[in-house]
Amino acid sequence: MTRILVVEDNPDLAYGLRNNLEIEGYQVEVADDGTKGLARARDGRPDLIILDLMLPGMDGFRVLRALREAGRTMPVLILTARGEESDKVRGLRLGADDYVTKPFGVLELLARVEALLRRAAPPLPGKNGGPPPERFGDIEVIPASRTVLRGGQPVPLTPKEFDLLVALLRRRGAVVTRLDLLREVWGYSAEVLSRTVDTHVAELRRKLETDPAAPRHILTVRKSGYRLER
Amino acid sequence: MTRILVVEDNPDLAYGLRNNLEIEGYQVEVADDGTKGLARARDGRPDLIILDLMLPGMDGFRVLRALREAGRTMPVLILTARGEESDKVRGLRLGADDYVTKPFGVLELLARVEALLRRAAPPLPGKNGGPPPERFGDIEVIPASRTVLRGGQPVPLTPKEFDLLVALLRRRGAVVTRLDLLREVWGYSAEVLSRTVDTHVAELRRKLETDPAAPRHILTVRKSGYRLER
DNA sequence: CGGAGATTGTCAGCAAACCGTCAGACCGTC
DNA sequence: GACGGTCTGACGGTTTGCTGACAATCTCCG
Repeated sequence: MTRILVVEDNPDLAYGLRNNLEIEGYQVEVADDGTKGLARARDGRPDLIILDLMLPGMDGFRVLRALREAGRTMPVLILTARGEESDKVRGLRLGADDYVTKPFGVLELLARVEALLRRAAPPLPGKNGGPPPERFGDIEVIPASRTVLRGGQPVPLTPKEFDLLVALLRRRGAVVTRLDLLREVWGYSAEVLSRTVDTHVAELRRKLETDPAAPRHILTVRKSGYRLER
Repeated sequence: MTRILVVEDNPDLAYGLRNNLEIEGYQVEVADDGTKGLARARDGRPDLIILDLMLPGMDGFRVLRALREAGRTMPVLILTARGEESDKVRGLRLGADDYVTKPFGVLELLARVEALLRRAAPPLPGKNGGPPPERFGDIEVIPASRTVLRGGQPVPLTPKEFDLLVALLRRRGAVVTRLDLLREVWGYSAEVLSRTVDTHVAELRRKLETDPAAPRHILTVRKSGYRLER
């Protein structure tokens, strides 16, 4: 079981991360300040750490430095509101492995987590190329190359469209609310409202459905959200 | 299985080296100070040693000298922050086989490791010419000689361009982020930012694509990175 | 059955993000 | 000092995303 430590003081964000990571099959622990985070990272030796920079008490930079000085080498993904270049360089120099700025989509974060773990994992028997392609109808979705094939032919999707499709695909068969989609694709603390999600769903249908007016895969669930069926 | 000993006290760097070497199929051991490094080199008899000069306790020069005095002849690749000529000469005099200064690209290091091992390996009858040439479109990439042919004609690439091409080639079909490319080609603690990667990609396209404005092999994946297709 | 209100679909225009390109600076080498 | 290689910042074109208004559709209830 892969263990991930989330060092994040914002309870909503921590909660959301925990949920999504657990859905992906990771074992998650949360620390809500820098000191606790450092202690758990040192003693618990998680496989990966998601580290907020802005923390009460001991900030993320100091946690990271102390961790590296303690000889811990697990990958660290830095999370921050500030997207400033200097911070980025500083973080990466201190030995962070990746850097994500808020607002970020859960899917993006999950993809990065997976990439880091894959790189850190010892080359076990049988090579692993990340998540396998998913299929529904005559559609094939290949996450590694961010490609979608329809009847074998590539379909050009914009980044948002692709992320949205993956978000629906992750919970294929279940209803995904607009709020969920906003969180996963658009990111926490994102303030997009109005018809944004619907517009992108419409675009997906136009590109993927045989008859966009009578969709067979990307279905509307009135008063709730959307649902993707095979 | 080829075994490599990494003597490096910086945990991040050691971690990165281990990963990349293991991905290449080497068996890697790490020692984090000079004394341990010497012991393991003497007793473990690895096939190759990557040796940092700046080490706690016993520095790299002394490790190297002690090792050679003990009659060990495996290739040693010296790794250091300082690129000073005097150090270089001194290291090579002491019996180092190659010398790499930080920051360095992973690909460069891997190439040097491979070169050293090939040179050190007895010319056995078995097939072995390093990695085989890779092809896509009418392009042929021959890592052994760092040569690229287009329609049978050699294409002059600069070192960075070649490394970039190889980095893309290593994950052909998958999206490679700019950050990944920076890490692999430009090296750890890389401070290159802004449009650097893009510029080199553009140059590659100009040299390899039939229509650089509408590339067929080196594709842009918006918001993500680049992808190489056959 | 029909209509009002709620909900979702559609569209086009605007603003921002993103990438390609370029010229120039820098640096080491010949 | 010329030269090739590399990096950077600025600029501009293009794509993408967001929004709000309006149309279409559905649900519920009279």
